[in-house]
Formats: sequence, C-alpha cells, structure tokens
Amino acid sequence: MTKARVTVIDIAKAAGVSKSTVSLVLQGSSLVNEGTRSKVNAVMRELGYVYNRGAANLRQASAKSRIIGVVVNDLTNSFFAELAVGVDMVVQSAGFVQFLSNTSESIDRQREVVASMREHGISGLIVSPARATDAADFKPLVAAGIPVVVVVRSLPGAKVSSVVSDNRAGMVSAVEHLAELGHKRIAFLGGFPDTAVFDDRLAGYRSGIEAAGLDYHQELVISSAPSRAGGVEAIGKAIVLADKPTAAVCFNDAVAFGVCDGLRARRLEPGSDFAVVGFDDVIEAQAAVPALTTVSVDPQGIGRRGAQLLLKQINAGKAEAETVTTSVRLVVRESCGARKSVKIETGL
Amino acid sequence: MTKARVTVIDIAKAAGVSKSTVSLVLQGSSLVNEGTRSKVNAVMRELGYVYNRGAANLRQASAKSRIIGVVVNDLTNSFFAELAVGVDMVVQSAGFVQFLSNTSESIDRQREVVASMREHGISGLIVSPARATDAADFKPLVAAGIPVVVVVRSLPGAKVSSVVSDNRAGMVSAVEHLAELGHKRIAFLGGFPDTAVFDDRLAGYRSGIEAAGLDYHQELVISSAPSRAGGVEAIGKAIVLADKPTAAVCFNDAVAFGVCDGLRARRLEPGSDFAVVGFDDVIEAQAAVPALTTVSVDPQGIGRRGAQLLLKQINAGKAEAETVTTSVRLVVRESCGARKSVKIETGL
DNA sequence: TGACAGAATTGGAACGTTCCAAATATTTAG
DNA sequence: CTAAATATTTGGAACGTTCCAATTCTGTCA
Repeated sequence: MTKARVTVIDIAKAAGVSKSTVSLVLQGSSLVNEGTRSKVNAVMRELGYVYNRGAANLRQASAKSRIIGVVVNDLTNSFFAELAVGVDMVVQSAGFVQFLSNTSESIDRQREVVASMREHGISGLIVSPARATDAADFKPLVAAGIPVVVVVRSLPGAKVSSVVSDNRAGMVSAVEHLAELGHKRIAFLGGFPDTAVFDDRLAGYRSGIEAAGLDYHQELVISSAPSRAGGVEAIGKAIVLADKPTAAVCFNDAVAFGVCDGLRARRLEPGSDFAVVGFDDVIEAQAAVPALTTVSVDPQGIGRRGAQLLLKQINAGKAEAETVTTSVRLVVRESCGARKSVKIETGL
Repeated sequence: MTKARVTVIDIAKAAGVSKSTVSLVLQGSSLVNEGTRSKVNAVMRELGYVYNRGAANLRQASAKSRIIGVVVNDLTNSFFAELAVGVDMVVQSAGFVQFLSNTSESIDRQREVVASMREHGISGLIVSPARATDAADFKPLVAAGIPVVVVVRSLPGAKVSSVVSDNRAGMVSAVEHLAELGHKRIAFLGGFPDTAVFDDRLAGYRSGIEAAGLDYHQELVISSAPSRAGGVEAIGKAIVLADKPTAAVCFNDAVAFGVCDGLRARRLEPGSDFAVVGFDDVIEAQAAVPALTTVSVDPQGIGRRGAQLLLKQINAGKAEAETVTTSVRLVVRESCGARKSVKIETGL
C-alpha cells in the first residue's frame, strides 16, 4: 500500500528536528533532551517507522546486527530442536535474536546458508556441521572476526571453539553397565567410521571393554548408517556371527531403535533376550517399548553452553578457540534388561 | 585479522575495471564481456570478497533479500520442526534461504523476532502465531508489501493467507470411528476455548456426535491446557461424572498422552478400559504404549503448501489473501481399542 | 574513409543510516 | 550581566551497492 518507506529524515521533518537527533534517539543516547526524545518517539510510532538495519550496518564499521546464526544438520531430529531451544534461551536474554537454518546434512546447502547469514552480518555462528564438512570452510568467517562455535560434532583441525558431549565417558559407562549385568560379548553397532563422534564413542567402547576385563573383538564392531535402517542392518550382521553377542551398545538412539526392530523381526525381545543401549536420549527413548536404556546428553545444555561461549567471544572481540565437553549420564530403563517393563509390573 | 573489508571498488581496482562493471558481474548481467567476467570473478575469489547485502538492499527499492522468515510457537514440538522442514524444501528449491525463529508462545518474543526479520528485509513470512496473537499484529507487514502466510492456527480477522488442517473433518472421523466401535458416551477433552483451532475441533466433535445419532452433552466437553498435564487434569474431571464417558477424543496428542497417564493412575488401561483418540499424529504417537490412535495432519505438507502460497504471492507482487485447508486422516492404532497391542499379537 | 550500430564499459548520483566536528542553547559561576 | 561551562542539536561526509545516462570500443557497410 504505502509507497515510499518512512526514513529517519521523514521523522526529522515531521518532528521538527534534524536527522542526527532522530538517529541519537534511535540509539538511546543520553545526549538528547527528554522532551525531544518522546516527541520523536511519538512521531515514529505515528508514521510507522521501521529501522533499516542494512543502512545502519553500512555505516557502522563493526556490523553489530545482534543476530546469532544457528545452523543444524537435521532439524527433524528432536535432539537438534532441543539444542536450538537451549541456544535461544541464553541468546535471547542477552538481547540477541536467533536465526536458525537446517542443512539436512547437505554440505552445499550448508555453504549457501552460512554465506547468506554472513551477508546479513550475523554477530556470531553456532553450527552443528553437516557430515564431511571441511574444517577450512569456516576459516573465512573467523578471519573476518565473526566468532564461530561448533557443537555436537567436532571439526578437527578447525581453529574454532567447540562444545561436544563426553562421548567417551558415556560409552564407558554404557559398557560397564552391561558388563555388570553379566554380559561377556558386547557389540558396538552403527555409525559411520569417518566421523570424530564415531571415533570418540568407539574409543569409549574399547576403554569400557578393557576396564571390565573383557577382550576386544574386532568383529563385534559393526558400522552402518546412523539411522533406524542402519540399526536393522547392523544387528542383522551381528546375529549371524559364529560367537553371537548377547548385548550391544549403539552409536545412537536411532540405531538402537533399529536394532530393536531387527531383533523383533527374528522373534527376539529386546531387553529380555538381548540387551540394547542407545546414545543421546532422544525424546522418544522413554516412551518406546521397551523404554530405551541410553546415555543422556542434554542437548539444551549443549546449546546453552555453546551460546554462552559465543557471547563471550562476541563481547571479548577476539575469539580464543576453546573446547568444552559437557558431561553425560547413563539412564537405565528397560532395553538393557535391568528392569522389567512397567506395564508388566503394574498390570494385572 | 583482515582489517578492512573488501568492496567492489577494491575488486574493480585489482581487476582494472570500474565498480559498475563489477556490479554487473555480480548480477550476472549479459552485458559484460565473457573475458572480463571471468577475470573479475577470479579477483573476487582471490581477495575473498563478500557481498554486502545491506548496501545492495539500500539501493534497490524493493528489498529482494531472498530470505523467507519462519516463526513458530514451539520448536520442541516435533510437529513444528517437521513443518519447518516442509517449508524449507520448497523455499530452497526456489533459491531462497529460510531463517527460523521460535517464540515459545511468547507474544513479546514474537514481536521482537518479527521486527528483527523485517529490519533485515525478509521477502516473506510464514508464521504459526503464538497464543493470543492479535490479528492486527501483522497488518504493518502486509501494508509494507511483505506477504504473510499464517499456518496451523488461523488468525480470524487478519487479512492474510492461511494454511490450516481440516480440524473439523478430522474430529468428525475420530468421533465416528469411536461410535462405530460401540461407544455411546464420548468426551471431548483438553484445549483452551479461546482459540480458533479449539472452536473448529469442537465443531467437528458436535457434528460427529450428531452424525452418529448420539446426544450432545455439555458436561462431556472439558477444556484444559493443551498439554500432557492438561490431559491428566481433564480425564480426572471426566471420570468423576455421574454418567461416565467410555471414550474420549482429545484436543491434541499431548492431551491424549496425559489422558492415558491419568487413566493408568486410576488402574484403567487405555485402549481396553477406555478408548482415547488424539489429534496431530506427533512422532511419539506410534511408539507410545499403547500406540495412539490419532488424526494425522502431515505438518510437512502444511509447510510445503504454506511456502508455495507465499512464493506465489512474492512473485505476483500483490498478496491476495487466500485460505487453504489441508486434508487429514484418522490413523487407527491401539489406544481406541480397535486393535490389540502388536506386542500381544506377535508375542508368545 | 566516415558514419553508424551494437557491445562493453564507466562516472556520478542515489539509498538510509551513523559519526564527527562544529554550532547553538541553556546554565552556572563570578 | 558576562564568560565559561555544559547540554543539546545539527549539517555534511562517509558506508558499499545499484542504476542511469553517457561514453568508449569494435566492427560493418557504403
């Protein structure tokens, strides 16, 4: 409808002051007289003025957009939605606004999205990188003085801060728990071997096996896509081994669900016939049947820590690369066989 | 590190052409000679040039940022994550980038993020409004020629396009299904009465009751917060009625889960002792015990439709307010008592 | 060769803001 | 009442881009 947009000059004219004064008001400067300020504000409201951030950033050397970019690799995974909410909490109370984008694991899309955010002058970036992201991809950002914090998946070689969960310790406790339940042959199922997270979790598995006084067997490590389908595939391979495992720690919860599916397809009941432990503690884990024993990683917490780190760097002006690992904890439910199903317990 | 940012003038100087030519290259104009073009591109890559969208938008009357803003009211609800993914699919293939923000049902936060998006010159906005959003809130946007599409929750009175699921028809089929199973007293549980969605679903409930030849009883409609806790509360009230219901359709799946919790707390098993039907078909619905019978609304589909509508309006230049309702379908699982638990069926 | 068309290039002048130095108004002190 | 100090306001000049009108190249044709 309205043809031309309302500028600071229009406001100035209407309020009978200069554009400089209006600008001062805009920035909440203490230089301007209280009466003038309220008059200007009134006129702005009346004319429906919208601040043109682009023009402002143009002039201001250090583009202070008050926008935090968040890029995740899979929004349909509630883990990342939770993470984004965690980021939002701290970002919001610091007076920033969060813009979130999803890459669906596409490196190309990630490049586009990050470029777009950069063009819009974000103050900082929190990213859970798509698979096989090149560590150098974020070099230009940090070179331009835009702080970057990598979360969930670390990016070895990149000189950026990162917040990752303690994958190693989580796997150790999962394996130890299964060992305590009497399992001797424990498999490690799922995940792509080319990722840092996989390496960490596998390392935790090995430590756990050793700590329990068991032997490490190469054939018990079966990688696959980190998805439900991948879990089905992995358990399929595990079950035909000469010396079958009786339990498995899985790369993540999705794989664990797939493993349960695969077991059922073979008339085996997860929990009682074969112990399954997941990793992540996604929201579905507790509602599933059997409820999934898994390593809980608190995605919101990661988001909050990441955001705090980022804000610190934004305020400091200079970005000291820093790595923080957040603690995890094993939550024991039914799929490991330690507890009977609640349904059976309370049912008639 | 690098002090000054690289501008088109730097590029021009380094490439031995004028800034105008560089600008032409940037826009992919056919006017510029092929040789010049590649040389300029090479220099840009070499100097690490980043396009300054702000400056460009400043000059271009119609701010073509190629950004679609998406605002949702609850990102932790996987329903909205799915919706965002649906939007992203179509927005992406049209060469746009999506920026997502979460309001957590806060009207103030919604105002902030929408304002922020506007300042950054989004090309269009898709919003699932926070509860109690004023229809007038989006007036300035459309007045400024920025198309707005409201999804999921309609905003009566606002002159904007909207995409909502067929709440009425969904409820009708839910009630009819329960009636076919022989239920005579069917309750409607949960939801806040002051919302358009509530009205639609309640209207569907009434039609369904009538269509089944049953009587409508005021006391069987029990509102509550549309959450798990609200469901517990609602079933608590329903169960103490003189003439108890034997089945319930719920405002949404969260309420339905709460109703199941409440039933169990009273030693009643959802499915066999009391039939419950949800609405939305959130991801947890099929993994729950018992698996939830519910009305599936395909959030991705809503997202896609909404995005298509928005893009149409962006391209058309003018926004004809238009309403589309997407179809829904009842998916019958266990909680309505129509089917036995899969576990029992296939188990020994 | 000169004129002419078309292709390719190019200097400003915007766009809406902030910043600076300088101007003006208002107090305060003497 | 005046000078000095303080509080407030104000014209440009940027910022990095696009657009327009104008200019400079290339050939081409008579």
